[in-house]
Amino acid sequence: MQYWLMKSEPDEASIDDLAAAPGQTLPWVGVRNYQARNFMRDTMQIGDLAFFYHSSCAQPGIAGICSVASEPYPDETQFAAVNPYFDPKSARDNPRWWLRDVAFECKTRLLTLAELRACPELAGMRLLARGNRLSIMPVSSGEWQFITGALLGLDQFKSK
DNA sequence: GCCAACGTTGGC
DNA sequence: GCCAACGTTGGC
Repeated sequence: MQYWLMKSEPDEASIDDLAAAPGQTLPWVGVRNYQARNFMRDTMQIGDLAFFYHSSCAQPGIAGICSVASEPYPDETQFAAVNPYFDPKSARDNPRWWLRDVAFECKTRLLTLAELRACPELAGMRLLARGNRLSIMPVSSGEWQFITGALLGLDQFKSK
């Protein structure tokens, strides 16, 4: 059981989109970074919890919580030439990009990046590291407990 | 729209 | 295997 943070541009897929999806589940398409892919393909386990983070928008921050809901499988968007996520170097018999389904757990108040930065307890958070661009990253259990507990008051998500 | 920081590519 | 050039991310 591990905790994660997953970034999504709300224009593409927001926490509301996830809540409104069939079965409240969406495939996490579009990851084209090897480190993020490896986390998703190799390290995640079904049932892991993740902060759903809105990036590249007016108010970046944590907007909700989701969970890992499937085993890894190839990201279909890499094969579609008309798709912005198309990767001409990926072959069907040896897919380069893998994803998981994620399931909606809850929406939270928007916990802004500025607010996260202001917490000394989170100084070591990978999200806040200088120059960080990773779209999927682990969250330590201490960081998870602090954010869900002290900042969000969501005791049901602590120590799960 | 700017730009710093980063990851990837490709020539050598 | 180095590293310069390039493209992308993402906050502001």
